[in-house]
Amino acid sequence: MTLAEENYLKAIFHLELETAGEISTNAIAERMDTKPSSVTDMVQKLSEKKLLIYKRYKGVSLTEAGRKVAAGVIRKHRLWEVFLVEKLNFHWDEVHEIAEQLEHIQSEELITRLDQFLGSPDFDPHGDPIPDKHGVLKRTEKKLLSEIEKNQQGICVGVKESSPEFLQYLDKKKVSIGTKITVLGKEFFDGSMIIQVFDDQFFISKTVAENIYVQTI
Amino acid sequence: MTLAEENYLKAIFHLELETAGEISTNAIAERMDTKPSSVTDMVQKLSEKKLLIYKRYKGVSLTEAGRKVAAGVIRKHRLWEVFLVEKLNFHWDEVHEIAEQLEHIQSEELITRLDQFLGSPDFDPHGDPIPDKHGVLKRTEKKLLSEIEKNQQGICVGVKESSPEFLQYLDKKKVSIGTKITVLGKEFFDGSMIIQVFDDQFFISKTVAENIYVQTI
DNA sequence: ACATATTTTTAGATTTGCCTAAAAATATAA
DNA sequence: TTATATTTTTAGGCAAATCTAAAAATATGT
Ligand SMILES: [Mn+2]
Ligand SMILES: [Mn+2]
Ligand SMILES: [Mn+2]
Ligand SMILES: [Mn+2]
Repeated sequence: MTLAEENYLKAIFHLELETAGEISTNAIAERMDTKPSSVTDMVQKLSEKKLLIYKRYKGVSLTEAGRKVAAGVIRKHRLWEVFLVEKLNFHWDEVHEIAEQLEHIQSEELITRLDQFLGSPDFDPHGDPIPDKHGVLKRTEKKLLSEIEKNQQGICVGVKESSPEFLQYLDKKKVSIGTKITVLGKEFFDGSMIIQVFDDQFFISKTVAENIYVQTI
Repeated sequence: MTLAEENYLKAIFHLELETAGEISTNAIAERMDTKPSSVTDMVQKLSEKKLLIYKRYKGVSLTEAGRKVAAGVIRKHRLWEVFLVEKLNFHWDEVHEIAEQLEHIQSEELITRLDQFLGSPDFDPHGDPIPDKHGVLKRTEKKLLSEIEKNQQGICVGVKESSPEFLQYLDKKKVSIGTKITVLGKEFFDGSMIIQVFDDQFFISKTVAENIYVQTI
């Protein structure tokens, strides 16, 4: 597997989780910040390697083999993110770029030992689940903060968007994984909310509420 | 810096330590397991980037900039080897291939923190010195076991060759970094030796003796 | 010194992954 | 349903890093 191939499989894997049905060339190109013609080239190659099913003009879907490769890369990415945060004291908004590189290091044994060293974590620093060694990704019950009603409470268990900018915003508001959030008010008109975090009460936009995952309590 | 460029600079750096004078195209090709014509292409590119001095038919020598890049890559390689052995419990004969990949991860901050996490080690698991953050490599006093005379003693401080095969041979003989070695006999004819390691006395060839570094005591 | 051997460079291809521009297929809308 | 817009593919090229084969420069031995 080359670096480029791994990145394509990973992107398609993520798109399949977010999207119903076949994944279009354009969607992949947008996600990967490249041109549709480049995507066509690559999916033809991956199709020959039996990592995905491709029908001209009809989009692609991963085969079991392709899904496994993708899950393996995501497993590595997330384990390295845990390492960077837990062991090297990086902040959660600093690790993604470095993990993008580390996820391509090839060594079964390395990942086995890294996983052990980290205590076989189930989630990465952004609350995303870590696939097991067979590529199985267990889904947990969680909803978006925007779906929570007034006077209900939730524990933050993850973020949908994990750009440094958004994560730094959450820091400023003292929201991190495990933080209790109480919805004090919800504006019907624009979906904005007043929430309480520890002793602070403040306003958040619908956009923010749609990017925080919670478990209701 | 691309991966290929970094590997060329690293190879030339090592060749300069081992060789007097200019480094030939052929020497680089042999070290890198590639063809001389490929080397010519690459050194022309690196020359344009001012990372080395190249004169047609005359060989190359690193500039200060090139030396710094090379030392940086070697620093990363050796720090990662320490990590793999000290933290992930890899054996010293298993880490080189993985470090060959990890040495190309780009992040100043990562190396700063990794170094800290490891307690700023001075040597890697094979006894090789780790360049500091400015690319300075301090040389320590050491000689080859083959240079030691009969009845003298030395502490193993490193290995010249560090292939898995050789390291596994040393393991079998219970020789590792820090091990005391006593030369009980030395054959003038072929340079072979009888040495004592802990309570064992055994024969070693000149080849073996020429690949173990010791400090006399 | 001169022929021969060796080293090094050049010329021309190849592979991977990407691009732009144009053509072909598909979707949408009057 | 036919024209228009959008999506997707094809055609042709480019840059990086490699290769083989041939030419050029340098080294060596008698
Ligand atoms: Mn990430
Ligand atoms: Mn993550
Ligand atoms: Mn090594
Ligand atoms: Mn080493």
